Amino acid sequence: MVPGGVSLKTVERLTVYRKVLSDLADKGTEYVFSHRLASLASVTPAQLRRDLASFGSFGNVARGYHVRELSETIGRLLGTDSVRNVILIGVGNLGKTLLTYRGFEERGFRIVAAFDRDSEKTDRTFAGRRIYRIDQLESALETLDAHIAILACGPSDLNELVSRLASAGVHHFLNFVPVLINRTPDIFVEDVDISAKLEKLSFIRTNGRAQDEQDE
Amino acid sequence: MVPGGVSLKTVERLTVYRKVLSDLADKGTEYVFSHRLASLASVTPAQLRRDLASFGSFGNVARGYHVRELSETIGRLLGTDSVRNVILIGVGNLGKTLLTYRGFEERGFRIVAAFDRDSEKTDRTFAGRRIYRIDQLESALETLDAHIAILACGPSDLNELVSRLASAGVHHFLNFVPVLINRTPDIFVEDVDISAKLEKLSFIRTNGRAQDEQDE
DNA sequence: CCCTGTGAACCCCTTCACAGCT
DNA sequence: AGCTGTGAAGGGGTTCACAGGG
Repeated sequence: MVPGGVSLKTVERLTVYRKVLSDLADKGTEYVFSHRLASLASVTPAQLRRDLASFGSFGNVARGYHVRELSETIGRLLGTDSVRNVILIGVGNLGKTLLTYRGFEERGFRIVAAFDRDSEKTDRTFAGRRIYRIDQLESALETLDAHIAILACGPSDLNELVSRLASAGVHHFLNFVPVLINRTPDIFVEDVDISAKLEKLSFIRTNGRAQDEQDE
Repeated sequence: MVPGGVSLKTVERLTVYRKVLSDLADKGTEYVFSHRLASLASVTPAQLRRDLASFGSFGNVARGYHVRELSETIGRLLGTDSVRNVILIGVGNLGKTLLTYRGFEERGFRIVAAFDRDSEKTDRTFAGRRIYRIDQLESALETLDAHIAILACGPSDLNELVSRLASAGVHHFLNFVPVLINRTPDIFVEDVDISAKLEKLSFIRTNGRAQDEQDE
């Protein structure tokens, strides 16, 4: 739960609704009913209505929900109505892939700088972004206005690095490194564990078919 | 829920326990109590015991859990005690990164082949794996014994492709493409939506600090 | 009529707390 | 004493079903 009284599960679904809505807007749809929106987002109509209602009343009984308006409202709730600056730690294969990924911009995120330990890679630019040495972290952050970091580096001393980032004002992490980060009250980590997801699929396959939910 | 009566949440945590256990085994630890194991996995001791107990009784009252034995048991449950073959769809930046990622092998997965639409990329090998043309899908799959696909291709006609894969015996998907796949009873999709996770972090940052859980 | 928003029921998952054992 | 495994309680999230309204 977040102070506003909204569960994180609702927030996760909000991101799905927003994507579906922006697709609908691209197709020129103006209004949509909860049935259709829910079906596109793979949830039940009741759940969709409840999720939205936890933020206020956006629906119109006669026409349903106004696509563009609702999309913008959700954008405001998620804080992606203006662009959010993000930094990248680690410019290996994965880091480079993330730097060239165009999907971030259209969802409101911009990688503004990257950092690496390896001095072979630093002090130059890649895909238009400056790559700093890791020891320039604090000084570079002063001018960057970035508060989310993507961790795509090696596993060694990761927790130490996270503490350093937290001290420098970065408290939110998208973590690709297969290391469990020590949870403290002032840091927020979203893990991306691809192998774990494969293991989950493998379990489902091994233990017969599950007819039901596919959460996330 | 899966037929065995085990919730998918439990399965997700199982993958964490297995990783922690294998790290402990590498350090030579022989036995571990639920307290320590739970702390390393960021769950409560009660939850850990309940999760394990839903598969049987593995603990020893005097010494706790036998690290190597439990790790192997979980591996069997997840179906990763023997290597699982996986295919990759799409050999762009992301696809290439995945092909060179060493983390899969040590968790029991092997990408055995890749497919791409672009004939510039096909009919050669990359990182030791053959890249097939997408229209060779059915014939190649006959000899591959692969039942999980990683989707890292472009978004166009993705649902059609998924149906084709399902017909060819691949029903489990790890999806990196920002497109919602139509859920049918015989396919199982795990989405990796990086932007969605960033949006979630952005929400947490925007709406004050949440002291509590960090699920996944 | 068929929509939205919502109290209330329901259900699943987590946590508590203790019996049984070493 | 301190551990595991588990019945029972508790809490959160989802679904039901309907009031209210165009």
